[in-house]
Amino acid sequence: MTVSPQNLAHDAYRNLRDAILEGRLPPGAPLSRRRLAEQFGMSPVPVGDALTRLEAEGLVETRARAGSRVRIPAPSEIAGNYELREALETHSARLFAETASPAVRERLLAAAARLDAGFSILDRCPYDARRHARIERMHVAFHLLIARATGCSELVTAIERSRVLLFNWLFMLSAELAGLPPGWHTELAKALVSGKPEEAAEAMRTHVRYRRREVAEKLRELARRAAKQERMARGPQRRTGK
Amino acid sequence: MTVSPQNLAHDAYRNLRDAILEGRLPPGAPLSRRRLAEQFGMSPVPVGDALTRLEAEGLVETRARAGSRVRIPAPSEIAGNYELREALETHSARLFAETASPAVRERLLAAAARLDAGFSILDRCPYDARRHARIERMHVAFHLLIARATGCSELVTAIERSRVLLFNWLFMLSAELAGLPPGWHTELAKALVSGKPEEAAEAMRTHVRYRRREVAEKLRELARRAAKQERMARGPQRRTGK
DNA sequence: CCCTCAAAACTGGTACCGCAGTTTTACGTT
DNA sequence: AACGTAAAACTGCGGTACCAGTTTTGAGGG
Repeated sequence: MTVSPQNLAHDAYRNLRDAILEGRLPPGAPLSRRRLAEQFGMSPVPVGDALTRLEAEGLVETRARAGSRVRIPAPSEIAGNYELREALETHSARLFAETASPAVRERLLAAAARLDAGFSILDRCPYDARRHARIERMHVAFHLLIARATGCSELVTAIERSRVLLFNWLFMLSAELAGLPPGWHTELAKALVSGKPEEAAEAMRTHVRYRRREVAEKLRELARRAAKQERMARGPQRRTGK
Repeated sequence: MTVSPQNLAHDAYRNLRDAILEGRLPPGAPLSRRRLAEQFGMSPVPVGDALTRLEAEGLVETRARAGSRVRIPAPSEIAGNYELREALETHSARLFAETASPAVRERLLAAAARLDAGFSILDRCPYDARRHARIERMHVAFHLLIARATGCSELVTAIERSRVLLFNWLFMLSAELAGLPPGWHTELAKALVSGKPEEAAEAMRTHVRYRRREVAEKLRELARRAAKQERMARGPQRRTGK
């Protein structure tokens, strides 16, 4: 689809969003309207519009007359977002178990198998950002396949939004998160396809919480390291900047 | 709160949002940047910024160079939003039952009693928009009290947002919705306070679904009436088919 | 060498203006 | 009166300029 140039603000929005989600603009990265405008070949106005939108979505934060930047979340916010995900995805799983057609159930099993294969490859090879991003897209697609099968588009977008935030915020951790148990998604898919709604929801709850615990540990570790670096950097350094 | 005049765009945002939520700008109402700018005593720029934000939140829709208006949702969107509410509030209830302190549990029971008293008054008196709005605020406060007790602010804002949309969209129906069973919220509160997490979640599910069914019926009725009116108005019209 | 503080270099916020679409109006034809 | 159509009115979009803050810089005093 080369169809989409609705307007400049929309282009800027998409560009910035993609850049943030791909980690090219990590949390804390400065977002100067004028600089971005020059880079995109437009005036600062549509860039500002895009930033307003991204701010409403929680990806960007702006301090009046002191600059915008990619939002840096507190660890508690990440935990809260996992809580949100648990609420949304368990409900999604419940609806899936209640209403999904046989064809969709088949597709879910197939997608789970592919996804698990991808994760196992990820496990055996050294870290590669490109490959990692590709698998992560598969992962998102897997969960959205469940959500879409419920026929409730509001649920889909809510899950997507919550995932977007988590993925962006966890980009820094993604390289060092441990692998998943073999057959992790296949097991989930089986519960969704063949189980009762209650069982499907509980399987999804377990699924979401597994990663959550791991992420929480990593975040604590990261906070410790950051504190230590802060202490060390107090002494000698002067920031010369880009 | 007369405290927060951060900037003009923020003022415009608050003004418009309040006007929409109070029904002064009903779904479909035109929102001209220039007209609103004059009304607010500012230039069209901050108004546009406010509209961008409201659009991101789903309250406003904009057709390029053809005007913005308060968003008119399809019935399916309202149904989808109830699905979202079910996901969020059942989880909220579950967390409440797991973690709420005794003091908060007491407060919830008290709030439920007050709320039920309010609804019973609403039932016995003729419709009054002001009184109705006051009770509705109490209702929102009751549900947010549950959410806040979970300690997860992300859950609170998600519920708030979902409620905002529903309340706005259902404003047209609110006058003619039937009353609730006596002790409706007290019963829910009891389940949350004394029940197991599973029971709390199920009680909330029943609670959300009850109103949902009623609203769905009203919406079907409304759609029938709208279709009839449309047929009658078809005569002198032409089809340009954008 | 470190600290102080004012000036310079940036920042987002807003006004004003013109552009290119869309919608409404109004007029001329049948 | 009913239709088609052209013009007028109005719309959101975007560019440029300016303002009032914030942050960074850099020179001078200790």
